[in-house]
Amino acid sequence: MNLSDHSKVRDMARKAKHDSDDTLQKATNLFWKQGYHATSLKDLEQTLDLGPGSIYAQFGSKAGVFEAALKNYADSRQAELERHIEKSSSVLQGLASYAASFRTLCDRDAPSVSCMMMKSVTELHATEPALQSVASDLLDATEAMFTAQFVRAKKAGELPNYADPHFLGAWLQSEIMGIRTYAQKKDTQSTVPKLADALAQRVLALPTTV
Amino acid sequence: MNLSDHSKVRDMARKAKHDSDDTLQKATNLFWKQGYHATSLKDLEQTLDLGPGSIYAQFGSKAGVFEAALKNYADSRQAELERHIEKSSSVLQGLASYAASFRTLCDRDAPSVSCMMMKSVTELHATEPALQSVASDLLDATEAMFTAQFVRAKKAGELPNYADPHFLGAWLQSEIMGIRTYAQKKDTQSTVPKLADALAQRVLALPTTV
DNA sequence: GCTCAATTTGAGCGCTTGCTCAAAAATGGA
DNA sequence: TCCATTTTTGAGCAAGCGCTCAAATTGAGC
Repeated sequence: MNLSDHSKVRDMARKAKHDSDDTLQKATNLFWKQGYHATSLKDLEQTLDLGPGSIYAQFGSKAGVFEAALKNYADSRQAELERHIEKSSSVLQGLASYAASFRTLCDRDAPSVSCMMMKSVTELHATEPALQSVASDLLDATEAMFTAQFVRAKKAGELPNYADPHFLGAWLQSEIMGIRTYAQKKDTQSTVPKLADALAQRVLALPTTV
Repeated sequence: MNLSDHSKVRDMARKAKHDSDDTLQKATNLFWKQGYHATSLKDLEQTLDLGPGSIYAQFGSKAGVFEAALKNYADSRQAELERHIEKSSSVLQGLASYAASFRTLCDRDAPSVSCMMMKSVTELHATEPALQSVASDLLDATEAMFTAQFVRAKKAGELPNYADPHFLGAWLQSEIMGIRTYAQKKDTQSTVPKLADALAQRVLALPTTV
């Protein structure tokens, strides 16, 4: 059983021109940058270098591409958080390191300074409830990862007994959302690092201020 | 000189069918709810009860309607902040009262739980730079109001000398953005009030923690 | 080299988009 | 009453939308 075989394919008649991971990543970056409504199928065709037929064969609809892209995005974000946790000696230090990583938000050349899940949950609230729900669930999964870390911190004695991991998870997610939205304004390169540092400091100070 | 006369009109030949303040408010609510790209001119025609010709005579373009709506929205938000400041005995208490007002974010039946300026600055970043810039400037004006209040608080001795009003203004705006974005997720009615309370507490604690 | 299923292609469908403009309707002032 | 002026109307344009599907293209297995 190969890691990357397409198990349903019995006779490989023609291998896909485009690696499908690469296609999904391109779609993710485009939707992340432009949002759902501002991205047309023509945009997708050009970016993915694929005809409309191929796109519909793979994803079924524009909404289908978007949903796959959202999940792909959420996966990489969760992997990123795990990296910060793993390389840190204590739980709170891992979370603080993650918070501090938003110092560089304005310098990165990512498709958007904001988070794709955040953007989607806001953009699609009134017009695309099904997709909005997917984005909301993925954000909840991310919040659950924060919460799980605060539970670990409590068990490790890094936080007092009365600390509420669920509240802290929600709080941390809200703080990060705030910084990322603030960073969408013009000329925030000098302020955003200060906000990220302040957040990292507050995470480290939780043992005495929670 | 009447407060509400249209000074350029010499001979009033036919009075506008629709009060133009009401029209603008309807447009604001629609764009606030749905965003720029998801709102079509047909939507506007139906909501404003106006033909396309009337809309173009008043606003020039869809972008023109949106810009007017944004400015109208920013005006009411700033008036709201001023109300909280005026009715409070101290500056920090006014800001804390404003922060605490987001407790009820999920209960209100506003067009969106999020802020129209925030939504716009995020949605339009890649696709409509001119409108994004307008939204960014309006957010900066709001931040400047926060900063001005922190300056007042310093002068009134509510904050220590080393407090940085510019940072605090940015920080408060970022905090509010975080709560409002978090509130866009499903089922956050129980958490949002806690986040708003915690923010209000932190504002009141600034004298000793800044 | 042929077979044949998987994949790609792209013309084009019905519909919607943002927008225009000439004609109609409305009303204060003469 | 009728003029002058403004506002409303709405048919309709060119372009773009999401999407379909029959035909062409590809390449691994025989």
